[in-house]
Amino acid sequence: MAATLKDIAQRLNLSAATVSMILNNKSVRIPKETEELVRRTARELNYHPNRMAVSLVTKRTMNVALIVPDIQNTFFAELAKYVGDYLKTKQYNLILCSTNYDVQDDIRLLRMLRAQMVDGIIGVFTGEDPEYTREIERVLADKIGIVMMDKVVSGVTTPYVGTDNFYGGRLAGRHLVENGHRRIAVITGPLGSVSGQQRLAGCRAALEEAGVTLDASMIYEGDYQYDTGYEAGKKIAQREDVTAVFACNDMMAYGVYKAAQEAGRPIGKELSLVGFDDLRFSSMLEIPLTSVRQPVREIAARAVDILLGNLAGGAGEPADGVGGLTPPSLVVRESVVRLA
Amino acid sequence: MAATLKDIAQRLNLSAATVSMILNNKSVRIPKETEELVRRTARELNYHPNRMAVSLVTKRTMNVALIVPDIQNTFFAELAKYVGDYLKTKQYNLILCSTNYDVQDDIRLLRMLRAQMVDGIIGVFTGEDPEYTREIERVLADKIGIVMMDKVVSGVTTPYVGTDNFYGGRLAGRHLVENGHRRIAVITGPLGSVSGQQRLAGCRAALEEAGVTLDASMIYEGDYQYDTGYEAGKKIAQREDVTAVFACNDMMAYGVYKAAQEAGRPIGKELSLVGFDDLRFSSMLEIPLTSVRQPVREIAARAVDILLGNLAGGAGEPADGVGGLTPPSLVVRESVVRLA
DNA sequence: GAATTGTGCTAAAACGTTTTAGCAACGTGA
DNA sequence: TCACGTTGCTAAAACGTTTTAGCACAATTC
Repeated sequence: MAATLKDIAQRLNLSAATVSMILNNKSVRIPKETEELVRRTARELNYHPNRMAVSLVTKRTMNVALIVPDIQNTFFAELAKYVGDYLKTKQYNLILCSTNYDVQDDIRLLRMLRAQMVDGIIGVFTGEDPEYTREIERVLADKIGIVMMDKVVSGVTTPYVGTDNFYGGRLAGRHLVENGHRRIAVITGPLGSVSGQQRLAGCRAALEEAGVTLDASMIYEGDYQYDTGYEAGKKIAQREDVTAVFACNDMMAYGVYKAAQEAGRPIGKELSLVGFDDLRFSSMLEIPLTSVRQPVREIAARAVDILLGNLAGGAGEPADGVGGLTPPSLVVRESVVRLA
Repeated sequence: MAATLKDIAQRLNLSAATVSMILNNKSVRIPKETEELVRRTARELNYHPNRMAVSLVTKRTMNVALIVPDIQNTFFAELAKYVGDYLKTKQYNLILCSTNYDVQDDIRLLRMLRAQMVDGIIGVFTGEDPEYTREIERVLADKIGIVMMDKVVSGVTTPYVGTDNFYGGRLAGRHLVENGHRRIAVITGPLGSVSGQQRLAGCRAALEEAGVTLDASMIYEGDYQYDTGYEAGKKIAQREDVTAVFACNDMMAYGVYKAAQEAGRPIGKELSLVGFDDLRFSSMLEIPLTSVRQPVREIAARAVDILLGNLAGGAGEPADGVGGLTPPSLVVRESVVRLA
């Protein structure tokens, strides 16, 4: 049904080659008249090049995949949006894949994406797993670029972009300290997650700068999802000594709100809380959440630039290890109470 | 770099045809030994068929595009997730496109997707525009299936799936009435939106069944976003006579929470509130929101089934006009107070 | 021993492009 | 008139598959 190059060529008694070159603005000696004619006919026939055929010969699909653990988490949704928008300006398409925080899913995806349907992959990978390394290396061997985002998988050297988590944690910690808090609990990301550890470390550093030590009993391991925030929140709310909580992401912070309220120590009144991500919802809460805002837009653009840059660079050796960390900022709202 | 059919064939002194047939389980007479050999070699060489080449000859890309107005709205994120998951079980990939509620973007997308890179499109289109009709018809002419979701664009006959909005509105209205409410305000979607009008109509019907009339002063027009909910909420909270609010989506309901609280008439204590969508976040609120739950998962599956069914059916004539409305359900939480 | 059937494969075309090498016709300068 | 350059195009290969038609040989039947 759809018109092909040949259709145009035939109609004008030209060869497909000529038409192709004209339509692709290749610099060849073609008189204006012919060119006009070809363009007009293409428009008339509603011609669109067949992407499959083009890709087959050019070896580029103009597709980029984004792998995120949970598209329902608005942080990743936002990320996806920016990545997609930015990609579009570069004529690339986004193939979005959500994995439900399942490492096996990541690997399965990697495997299937390798089947030459994307030029590059931007991955927010879920965990640490030896299989990652193998699979990622296979993908790289097939000349498909990878940029890791937000989280690092150790053991592979691919460019990485993300937030400066340590700095963000420090921001959170400092804010609490500055408001007079000394007994501060932290709900971390999963133990294996580098980002969570860094946020924790940053917070710890801030406390130490103020002469406060963060002892082990104050640290609760979460998994970045609501439920673990709620559970940790319940335990924390029972500890009379604790006055503030740093949740390593907003989703868990929401759980803390609920737990705190149920325990009769509401956030912003009795207990203080700082989150991380600054999700859209955080400002909508009855007591809006003070949170560390990730520069999502910048990170997205950066990831794309690096990925596409590598692709263009062709050579394929990844821009050595690190794409760079972007510093987050603190958005102060009403969830932290100032102690006398 | 990547191994091709020919590589396998050469290595085993077979023809590409043979290898292809074996790997695709075509029923041909091939002895077990050869088959085993081929499969083993394929695994060893880490063979993956080149999707572009396959698509070029089969005319199927195994990609489906989903167009949504705003991926940051968790309703659409959820939709995307389910569509993607379900598609994956059918070996299809999801290409996600978000348009920022921009009709021109929809049209641009339609145009670009037509370049044979997807087998079908599931679209939550933003508006009404004569250009839609033309563009959609062109897409259909190229044998690319379309299923419209959640919103209808009049004038084209493509299958449609969505929630039974009238029924949902009725559910909300009835719930309020059953809890003794008589003075009920409604915050609608944008005036032009069919879905919003239907939710309102359903609610009105429920009230009338109970002998309550919904007069014009009780109706506030919103746009499905937080801010208009908040604004309407502020006005409503000042009207002493009103005891309950039906917000036509959860996003706006969140605004009402805030407004109500600021006005000293908190939801679930003084004022009652019912939302629509049942976003993930609604159950996380301090006073969890009673909301009409859209059967997102079912809608997603349905859309995919219809799309793929049409594709398989080949003939291409769309399953006449309507794919069907799925009834929503009411999720009762704590935002509605029972009047004496 | 010829005819028939079955087995295990292959050749070749097709899909719709891009790209490289080069050809025919014409014009120009000497 | 010949050599040479320029102009406007084309032929053909290549990309990696799928698919159709059918071939060569072996085994079986009569």
